[in-house]
Amino acid sequence: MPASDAAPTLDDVARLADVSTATVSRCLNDPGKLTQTTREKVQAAIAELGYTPNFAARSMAAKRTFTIGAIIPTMENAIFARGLQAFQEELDRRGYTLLVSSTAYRADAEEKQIRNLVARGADGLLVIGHDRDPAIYDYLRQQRVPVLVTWSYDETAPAPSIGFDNRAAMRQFAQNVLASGHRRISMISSMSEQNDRARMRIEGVRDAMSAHGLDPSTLALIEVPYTFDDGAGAFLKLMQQDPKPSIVLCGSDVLAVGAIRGARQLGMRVPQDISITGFDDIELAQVTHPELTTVHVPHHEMGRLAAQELVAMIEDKREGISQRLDTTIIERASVAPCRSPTA
Amino acid sequence: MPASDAAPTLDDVARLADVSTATVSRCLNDPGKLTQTTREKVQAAIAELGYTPNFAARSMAAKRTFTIGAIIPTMENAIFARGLQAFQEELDRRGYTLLVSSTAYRADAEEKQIRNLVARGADGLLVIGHDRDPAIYDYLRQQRVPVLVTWSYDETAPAPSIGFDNRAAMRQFAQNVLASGHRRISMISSMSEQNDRARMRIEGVRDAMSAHGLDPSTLALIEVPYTFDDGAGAFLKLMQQDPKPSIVLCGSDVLAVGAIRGARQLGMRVPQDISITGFDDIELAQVTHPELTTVHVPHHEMGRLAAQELVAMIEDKREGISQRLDTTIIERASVAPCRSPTA
DNA sequence: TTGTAGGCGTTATCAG
DNA sequence: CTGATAACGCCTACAA
Repeated sequence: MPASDAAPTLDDVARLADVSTATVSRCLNDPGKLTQTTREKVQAAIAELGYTPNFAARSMAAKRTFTIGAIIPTMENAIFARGLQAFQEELDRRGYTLLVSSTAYRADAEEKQIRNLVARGADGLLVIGHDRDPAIYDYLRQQRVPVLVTWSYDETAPAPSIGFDNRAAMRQFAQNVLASGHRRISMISSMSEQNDRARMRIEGVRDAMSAHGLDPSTLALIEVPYTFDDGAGAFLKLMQQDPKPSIVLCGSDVLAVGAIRGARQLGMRVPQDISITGFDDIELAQVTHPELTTVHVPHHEMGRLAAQELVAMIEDKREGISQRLDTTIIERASVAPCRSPTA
Repeated sequence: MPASDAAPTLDDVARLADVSTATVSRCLNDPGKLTQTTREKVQAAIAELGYTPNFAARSMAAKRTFTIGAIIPTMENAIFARGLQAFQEELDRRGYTLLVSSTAYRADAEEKQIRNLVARGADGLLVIGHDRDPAIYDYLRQQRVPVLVTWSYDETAPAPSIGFDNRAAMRQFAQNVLASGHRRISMISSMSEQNDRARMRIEGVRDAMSAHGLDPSTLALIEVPYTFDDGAGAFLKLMQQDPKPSIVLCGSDVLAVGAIRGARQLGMRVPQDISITGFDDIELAQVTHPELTTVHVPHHEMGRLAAQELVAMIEDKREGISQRLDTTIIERASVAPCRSPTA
């Protein structure tokens, strides 16, 4: 068979199969509408030519792309990987394909990515957390592209969300810690500006402190970006304070693992000399030594449900319905009860 | 301003600015060709309408998308993240945007993704390693889509590559290990089928054994997928063999970290009771305990150079030029010299 | 069940 | 420097 000079088109297939382009199109999108004979004829032609539909043309004509965009803060660590994987699998099952882009936690980058994804015809968008310029939500509404928020749950927010209550999760976790005797509490968080997850987790710790009669404003808090190194650096800084903390609550497992490394650098034993906790419960939490006491997030379920909901919003043309998932506390080996609770 | 009912088009902008659509198009793609007056008029209209060009229409007319696709085996761990980040940054600088998709190390998934990316009009493709059905290369050639291979270097392969010599890197590493007295060598590798990096690393170890007068067929080798758990499981299995190995060479850092966890489960100390090594030198290698002795891969440079070369292939319409990068051995704390070299 | 034909939003060629 | 206008490849009423 002579290799044609360019990519074959619907026309080529139609000619080879001796049918109209409409028939070929139907064979692709709604095969049930064809006689078995013609269907087979067309399929044979498609196979012979190695035809693949041109995406741009298709989405232009149909005004549908069957692709969904997801904008995440980073792919540098595994935090979002697991959930995204589940999201992707569910999407696949429903005939959608996923486009991911990451923002390095920068709000302006996010806006750019959102516009880009919309211009590319994404049928729907998944974003992380609620915090962003309200104008973005207006834009999306005007463009009629549905958005779903994940990793956060907030009924009062402008967009529907499938996630968990970061504040409550962290509050409960911190209460446990306080109950085990710790009083000199400190925290390493991701940058909380434009990041409701980080902010809510901090608030959760403060809530717990208040509940235990501690002044929440005394919380020793350091905000850093999101790498191991950031966690280690913050830990070192925290250990320079005078009454050293007895526990360091970290806003994420990645930061916590960094903190553990920091402790090792200082020759401190975890948890004997200092307790350290994480958040997210990614795989890493179990390979680090000691294994991390952390808050488990239902990554997989969150991703799957988000996919289902977003597809429903698109196909049924309806508003999204928020859903709140539960987190659980996972006690492993990085926390010890505090023996000398006084500062 | 009344919110229009749908996304504004070139036509809307043209009408508002009182020029032709051609002029608006030029204003977007080659502003230098316009009078300052008209340019400003058009830009004002664009701003007022909040106009964003429709991607499908644009790529259909221009037969160019300024997007590049990358297909990687997994985003579940950080192995490809760093290089991809650099790839993306360089692409950005040159006005291209990146589309990533992952295959979970499955060859059939890869083929599907490649076709998908081509159908979406990717101007070029980045793939990992050389191993794949030759028909794919034919398809890509026929579609006139340039491909560049990375993470592997092989001049004789059907596609140009910017990477390193996995076999030589591992050979040299293993020779070091042998020189330090180890004889009972074992290895945990990723599945080597359809994965030249894994295969070449195994061969590298065998090369080194031969060079030291050892029978390469005696290498205790276990192939597993790519997660921490896989590494841990393989380690456990390896330790059941009778003369226990004195060192476990892992095909990746992730596997090595899993192996370290396996050792801990067995109450073995690393490196006193057993040495363990990695490959890739991802961040993880420095947060694990003990820190991992491993092979450093120039992730960042590889990504950057790959972007440059791929863009050059696209814009200059020329064949790709392969480039071989160097790896280096990083000695950290997970290896101890062997005191009882005899089996 | 199948074919005809118009249109989707841009770019690019060619005049003016 | 600017304006018509013909593609680009496919979908989808509408008609037969």
